[in-house]
Amino acid sequence: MLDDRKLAVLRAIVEDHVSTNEPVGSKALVDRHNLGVSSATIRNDMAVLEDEGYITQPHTSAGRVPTDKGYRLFVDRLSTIKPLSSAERRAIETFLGGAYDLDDVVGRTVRLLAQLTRQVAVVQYPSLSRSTVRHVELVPVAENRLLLVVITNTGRVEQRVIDAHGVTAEESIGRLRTLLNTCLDGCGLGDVAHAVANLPDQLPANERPLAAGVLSVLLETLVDKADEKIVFGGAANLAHMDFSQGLREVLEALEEQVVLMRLLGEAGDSSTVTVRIGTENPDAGFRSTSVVAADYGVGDITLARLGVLGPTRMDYPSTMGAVRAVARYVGQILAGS
Amino acid sequence: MLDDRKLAVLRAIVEDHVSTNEPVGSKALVDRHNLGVSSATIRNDMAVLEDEGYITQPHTSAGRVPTDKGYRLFVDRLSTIKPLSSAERRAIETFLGGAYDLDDVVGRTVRLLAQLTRQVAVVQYPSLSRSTVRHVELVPVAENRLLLVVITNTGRVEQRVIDAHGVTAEESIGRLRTLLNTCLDGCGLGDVAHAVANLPDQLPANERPLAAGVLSVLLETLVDKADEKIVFGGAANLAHMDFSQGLREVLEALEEQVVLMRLLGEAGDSSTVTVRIGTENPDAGFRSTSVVAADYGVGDITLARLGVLGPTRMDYPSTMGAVRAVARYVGQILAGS
DNA sequence: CTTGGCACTCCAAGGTAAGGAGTGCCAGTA
DNA sequence: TACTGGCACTCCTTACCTTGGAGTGCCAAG
Repeated sequence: MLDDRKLAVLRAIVEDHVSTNEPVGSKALVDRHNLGVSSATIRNDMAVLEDEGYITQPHTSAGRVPTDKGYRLFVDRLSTIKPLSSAERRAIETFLGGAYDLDDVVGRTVRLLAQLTRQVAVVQYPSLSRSTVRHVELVPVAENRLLLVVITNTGRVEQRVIDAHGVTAEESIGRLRTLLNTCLDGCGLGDVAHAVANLPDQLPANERPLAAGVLSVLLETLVDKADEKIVFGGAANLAHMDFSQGLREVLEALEEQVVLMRLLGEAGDSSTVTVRIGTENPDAGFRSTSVVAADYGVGDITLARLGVLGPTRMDYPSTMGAVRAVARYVGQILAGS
Repeated sequence: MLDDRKLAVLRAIVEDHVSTNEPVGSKALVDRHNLGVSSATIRNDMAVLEDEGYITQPHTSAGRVPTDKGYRLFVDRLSTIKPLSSAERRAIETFLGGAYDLDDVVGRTVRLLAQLTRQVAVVQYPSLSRSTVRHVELVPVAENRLLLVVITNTGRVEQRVIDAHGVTAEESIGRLRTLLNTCLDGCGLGDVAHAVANLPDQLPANERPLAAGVLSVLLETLVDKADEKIVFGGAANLAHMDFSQGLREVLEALEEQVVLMRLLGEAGDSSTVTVRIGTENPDAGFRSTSVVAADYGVGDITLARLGVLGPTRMDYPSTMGAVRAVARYVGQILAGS
């Protein structure tokens, strides 16, 4: 159906439209790319491409613009991921290398991705469900209140205030703390419920209400927040994307954790870069944006995802390169700390 | 210079302009407010107000718009803070009441303020320099790495990865942990440097490098991050404010912690609501925005600030009411946890 | 000091015209 | 069969002009 030249034409249309942000016509096309044929021939090809749904014209007698289907074909078959320049690689390395805790790593990653791609960056915190418990701490913070702190192997720290159920003796708290740590050390967070199942039995009766309270909060925290933590940055870049409608809607959606999660998509089917184009996105409101995302992790273990949100009209090869590179470096950084 | 009627005219102009977002003319003024005089008289008053610099006209033969100076006079002398409705109060209470840790309190506060005022909300985390140490934890997280966690009385948790300097014996780490906690428990964060000054002397010589390393990171963390943590929300509300120029600039600035800090201003001269109008702001780029801010804290102790950013053309009485109310409730919530 | 009247200014909105980029189609050619 | 040049046509974009209306400043009179 589509011979090589037609594919070349589609590629040229995508590239030109991305760089000029205007519908591209047959004449401009032959001028800028040496296709070896005349504009009339190109016009015929374009008519076919339009029939097949890869391009469209905003109005009669205007140039053509790629459709979502056209971008999809471009990404799948007509382009390759563009590696970053070595200067960019060095920049990433030094910038991320300076981080000193998980919040800092994530914060820097967001800014880095946003700056590198000039788009909106989204980074998910390492998923709790794939982490293991490193340490549990129980600290009295006020009359009748305890602070429960869970530290994971990825450096993530979860905290929560708990009612002390009247048990305030340092000794009791210490006992519970020790018990928690023996039960949970190195335990996968998905297995916590199982690991602590009969923990209260090992305590004196009067301390069991406290233990039960702590455990219920613990489980609740791990379930509630399992994948919830996610941040974005580079919203300023939304301004220079010309959103025909609803910059407001996009900004609103970005502030909803749930929407962000859905946007990044499920942690990867494969270890490569994922692209979701326009209407392929689950949420209405993102119908005119694309998401380029990738998993990151240490070694074989996938920890979470990160990605970039931009207009469908984006430079996919470069964006995919940046996302892939940053995902790799983040993994390295996390492995090293 | 300005008699009562001229002040009433200024007040009317501000109110009308805020609600209509258009220059207000003498005729519209006498129609909507019963000032008891004719439009010609109002015109004379307006001419005087313009000479004095309280109002201005976008172009000859258009209505008048308040200047920064005009808004300033309005805020200082022509309006009173408008209390929230009891429904709004209840909403705040239930919404903030559901929070379970400090991150959650701050997050909810930001969303609440943004929604209540339909503007951009900014909330600073409780200042470290005014907090006291509740607990220090030292946990091995990897070969040769320690995680230092500091928990303050306001529920804030700071964490940082540290090089273990070759000392990995659980016993040594335990000793250092205990020592840190005895030295620092209840200690104001400003006094930490003093409190730990001769701590290494109480340890065996071979553990002193570790102690020194931990202490330097500890001090660095407390100094670096002392007042740094600050978040904003409700950026979507920027969309419906008509920014003549530079929505991009504003968004960029909002993502810079330092700028946000400067924007909120110094923690309060007085315990009331502060208003910074247009050019009164230190940063260029915020020349057409106003900031309404207030301190919050528990009891007499000011912990930090929160506030709202919007166009100079804003409903000051309501905004000030919302900011004041939220600041008070946040204080109460923090006191209770 | 206030008021009605009046001439003037200038923006905003709507309509028209010119220019131009791009298309589809067709007949001719290799 | 595939490609090409030519041509008429479409329709957006931009600029320009016109008109209507809101608002002002000034003045003379109450």
